[in-house]
Amino acid sequence: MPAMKIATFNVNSVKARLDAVTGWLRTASPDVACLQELKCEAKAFPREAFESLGYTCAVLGQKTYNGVALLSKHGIEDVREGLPGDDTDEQARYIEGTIVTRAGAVRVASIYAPNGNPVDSEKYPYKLAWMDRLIVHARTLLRDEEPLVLAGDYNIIPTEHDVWDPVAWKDDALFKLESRRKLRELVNLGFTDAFRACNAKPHQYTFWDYQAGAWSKDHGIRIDHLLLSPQAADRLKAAGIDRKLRGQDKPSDHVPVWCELQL
DNA sequence: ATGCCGGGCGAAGCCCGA
Repeated sequence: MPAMKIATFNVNSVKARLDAVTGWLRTASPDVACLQELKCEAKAFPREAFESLGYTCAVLGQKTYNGVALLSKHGIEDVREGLPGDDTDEQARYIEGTIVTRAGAVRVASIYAPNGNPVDSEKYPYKLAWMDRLIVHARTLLRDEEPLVLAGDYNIIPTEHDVWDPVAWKDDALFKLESRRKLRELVNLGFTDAFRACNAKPHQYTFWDYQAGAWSKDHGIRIDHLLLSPQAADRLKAAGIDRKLRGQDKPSDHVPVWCELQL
């Protein structure tokens, strides 16, 4: 029975991070990599660097900001670009496709949910409304009753065990109860947090700020998640965080999170 | 410490991220 490894990685500029990302792909060798914060248009995406490693790319790009991609060692079919529910939303934060293998198919989304800070700006209601749209769309996807992985940077800390200092973060858009309720509402549709299903240990982070020595002090937060539909969760074998990338030269402020499904 | 770093843009200094 073949395993499929699916990873998510907010790269914070795919051009600035090209060596880091290709190096990680060579060693971690995921079947599917969901990338976020490309910070480039689709036509400027360094497609050849990934194709030479055996990956097919589906890209929703945007100049300077946002940008998401799916890389796959298998074919990508039925690609959907953009999150439904608001035709006026220009931000490139969502791409979804079906990964087809001989052993079976998995629907995978690469998600870059809005940050939402500062909370007294229009960014916070945009974040909450975006999560509402994701919940509506996820409900539709679940009706297929097939393996589905919603992977990405959710910009939401699920619990107090996922942040180095819950008190310092309590009024932040990433940890406010209103934000956490949105993530919980999504999960409660029937999703499984792949990392948490495999790892009970608290304070396992996926992001450390570049500033204030956050990495050296382990002042991190867990905001990158792989949410599995019941049909995907039944096939979950392992999950983890590739923490060591944060200590390498010119790192992203996020690190990859991955899971393995037994198809 | 709602920006200390780091990236984009574009060629200095501002906008943005979490």
